[in-house]
Amino acid sequence: MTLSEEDYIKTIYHLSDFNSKSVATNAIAEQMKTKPSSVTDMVKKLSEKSLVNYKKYQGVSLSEKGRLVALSIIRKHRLWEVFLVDKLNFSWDEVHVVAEQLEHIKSDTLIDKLDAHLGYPKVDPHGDPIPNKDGVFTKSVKKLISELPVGSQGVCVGVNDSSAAFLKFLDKNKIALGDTFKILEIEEFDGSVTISTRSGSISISKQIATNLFLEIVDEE
Amino acid sequence: MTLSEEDYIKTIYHLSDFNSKSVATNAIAEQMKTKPSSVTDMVKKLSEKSLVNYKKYQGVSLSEKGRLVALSIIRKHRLWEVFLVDKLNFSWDEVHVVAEQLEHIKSDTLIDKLDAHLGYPKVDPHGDPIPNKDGVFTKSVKKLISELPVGSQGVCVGVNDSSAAFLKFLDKNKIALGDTFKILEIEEFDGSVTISTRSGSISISKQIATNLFLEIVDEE
DNA sequence: ACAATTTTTTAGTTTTGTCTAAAATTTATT
DNA sequence: AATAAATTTTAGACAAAACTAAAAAATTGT
Repeated sequence: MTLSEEDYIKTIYHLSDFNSKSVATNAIAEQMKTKPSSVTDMVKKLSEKSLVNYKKYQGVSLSEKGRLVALSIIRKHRLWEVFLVDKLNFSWDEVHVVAEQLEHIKSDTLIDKLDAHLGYPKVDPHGDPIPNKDGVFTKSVKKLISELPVGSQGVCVGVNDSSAAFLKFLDKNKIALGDTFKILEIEEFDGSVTISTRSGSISISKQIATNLFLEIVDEE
Repeated sequence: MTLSEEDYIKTIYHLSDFNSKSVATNAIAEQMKTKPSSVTDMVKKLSEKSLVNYKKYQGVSLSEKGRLVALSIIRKHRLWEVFLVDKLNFSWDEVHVVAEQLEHIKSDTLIDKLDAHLGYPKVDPHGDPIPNKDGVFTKSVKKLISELPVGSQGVCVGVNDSSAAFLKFLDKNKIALGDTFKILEIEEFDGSVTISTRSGSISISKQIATNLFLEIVDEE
């Protein structure tokens, strides 16, 4: 597989909503910052290799073979992201560009050993699940803390309110994107939530809880 | 710089004996398993970018700019080799192919952080020196243990005698390629040498000492 | 239903890096 | 020094992956 082919497969996978839904030529072109005609050419090539199902004017979908290729690239991407953050102290938001290059390195042994070195992580620094060698992975959902039951655990991936005041509050309480939180207790009386962080547990008001998104990985 | 350009620069550097000596078109073609005509084409391109000095029929040499590019690729290659051996438990002889891919990843930050993570190593697992960010590096020489004075230190990189009996002896004494040894004492009487290894110090006969090569890095 | 618009494909080029075959230059031999 | 041999370059072509412009098919609006 060439680098370019891998990028197409990955894009088709993402646009098809992690599914085998049919994707439009134009959508691929826009996503990859290329022209629709280039997409048609490549899609024909991928179809020859039976990585995608393609009928003229009807869009493309990944074949099972293509889906497995996509998952193997995503596995590599996410493992490298964990490496960059956990081992090299990259910050949460710097890793994507570098991982986009590293994901194309071809060596099964390398990925196996990297996985072991990282302690077989289940999710990447953004909270997204890491597929295993066979392409099996747990789906994840993005939910507000206020929508979650006691015991849930996830990675903080976003805010609803991005006012300076709110961000200041997060900073003061050592809450940062990429941190993992667990919901310990929900107070019936005022809806405040106690969550555990790396630096101990804190209580946040209902208002805060309705402004913080966690990425939750379903249990297997 | 494209992947292919980087490979040419690296090959020219190696063929010019880590120097700026002029290299023949045919030699490059043979090394890169390509045709002389392809080499001529690429060399013209590198000359346009003033990475090499080139005059028709007179061979190529790296310019100062080209030499720095070569050293930066070698730096990356060797740092990744250290990573693969020290952190991922690759064996000494498996790392080259993977490092050939990793050396092309483009990110200065990545290499800085990798260097720090590895503890700023001076040599790779083969005993070859790692250039610093500015392309400065210590030259290394390959010598028999019997040729070295007390106090020398180096990485075991080869054997003279590859008989089964000799290899068995090495195995029994836990001497492996890639290990670092220091010469502690040389016995005047019989020329036997005491060396320190990871698992303690051992004494080896003169005969053994004339069959083991160490890669020695000059002191700065 | 049919014209207008949008989407997708085709046809013909371009660029990068390679190749083959032939020409030019250098090196070696006698 | 002249010719043979080896090396290197040129010229022309090709495959991959992109592009532009134009044609074809599908979708939308009335």
